Amino acid sequence: MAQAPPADKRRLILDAAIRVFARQGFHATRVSDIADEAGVAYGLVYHYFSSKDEVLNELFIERWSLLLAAIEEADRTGEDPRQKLGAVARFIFDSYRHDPELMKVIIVEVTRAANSFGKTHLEEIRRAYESIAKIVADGQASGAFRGDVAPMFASMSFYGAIEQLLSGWIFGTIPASDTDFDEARDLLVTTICDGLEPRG
Amino acid sequence: MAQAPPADKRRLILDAAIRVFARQGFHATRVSDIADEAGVAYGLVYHYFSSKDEVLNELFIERWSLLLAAIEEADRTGEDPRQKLGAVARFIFDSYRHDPELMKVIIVEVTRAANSFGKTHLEEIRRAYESIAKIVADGQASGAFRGDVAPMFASMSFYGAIEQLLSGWIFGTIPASDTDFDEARDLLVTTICDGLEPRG
DNA sequence: GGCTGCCGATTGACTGGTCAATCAACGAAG
DNA sequence: CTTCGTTGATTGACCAGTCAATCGGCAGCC
Repeated sequence: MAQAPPADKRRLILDAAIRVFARQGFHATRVSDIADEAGVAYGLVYHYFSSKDEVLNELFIERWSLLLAAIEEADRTGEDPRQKLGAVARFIFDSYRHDPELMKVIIVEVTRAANSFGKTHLEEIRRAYESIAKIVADGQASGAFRGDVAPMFASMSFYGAIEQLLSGWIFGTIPASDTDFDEARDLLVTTICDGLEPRG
Repeated sequence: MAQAPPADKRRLILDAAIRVFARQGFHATRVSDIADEAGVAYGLVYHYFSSKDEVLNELFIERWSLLLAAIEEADRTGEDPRQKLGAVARFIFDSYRHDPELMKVIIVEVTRAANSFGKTHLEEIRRAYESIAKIVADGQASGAFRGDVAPMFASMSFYGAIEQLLSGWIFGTIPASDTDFDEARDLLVTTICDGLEPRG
């Protein structure tokens, strides 16, 4: 019944899709590639998903909702804006460390593909920018950040910088090591927050 | 007819391609769309270009070499790192202002599409990052910038922030106005350079 | 236990449509 | 008559999505 985990094929297909999308990119993967990778018949993919697009949709929504939640959480529990932004960055970097293939797919095929796939999700993506902007705005209101930077600009610069670093690792532009990892995150947050401090 | 300027069909096709790629994205445009937009027969595209890919290649290389030159130029003529980075940012922002469609194509289809098309040009793209990193490294050597940030990190964060802002305008995440434009560039450079200053 | 009928899960051959690339032909200029 | 820019119909490959057929578990019944 619903209890016994009957080797959840649906999940199997999603996980296979992550691997194949990460390896070949969404456009270059055939539905049969996903099925093969999952060790499942071609048609079964269509039993669980209405289209190839929907597979990617599902992967994105699943992950992005976690990010949105993490930002809200950081905003709620952080003590100052610097700490809040640090928590946001940590979540994103950790997501990459935990499942680089999934993050690669999300970034390359959705977040940075605003022309094709990202278009469908522009709203959710913008929501993340806006939540980060809110953290910045609150920081300005409390005097922790200078007031002459539009929060949305700061937010997008912040997120853009993070994503660019991740892309650097993903595509080998930057060599990756675990030390670099935490250190990079720290430097990024420090540098940007310093830049956002009131002019002295 | 109108032979005076030899009605350069090749250029005509390239310019048409910019418009169509910007409107529909590379994958969604058929070669016939380019031909139609250029008011030219389908086959002529293949007279001037060996493939659809090559059209995009040409557009990218044409523009990216200008960027590389502009960075070198900024490095050579700028007085301090802040001014140099400002000149780099100005060139990129001005490129967008001057031909938003071309920049949209370059960013969306090449620069941020490292999985598909960008792969071919990873080397040229990296070269830009490295030139910017050199500016940062020199700034550190002269004491203008703090020394504990890897130049490549700073470079990619800087470029990533710029590209994210441009993407925001391109896709309407951020409302665009000409004032915002120069101001945004200025704030971005200021904020990041402040963040890169030696800790005081 | 053994039998039957049902239903959702699973299979993969097949179809319909799309599109990049080819190529034979045309006509204007020299 | 040759050259070459130009034309657009045709070809050939590819692939998403369909669907008819099969499998397997289980409920009810004897």
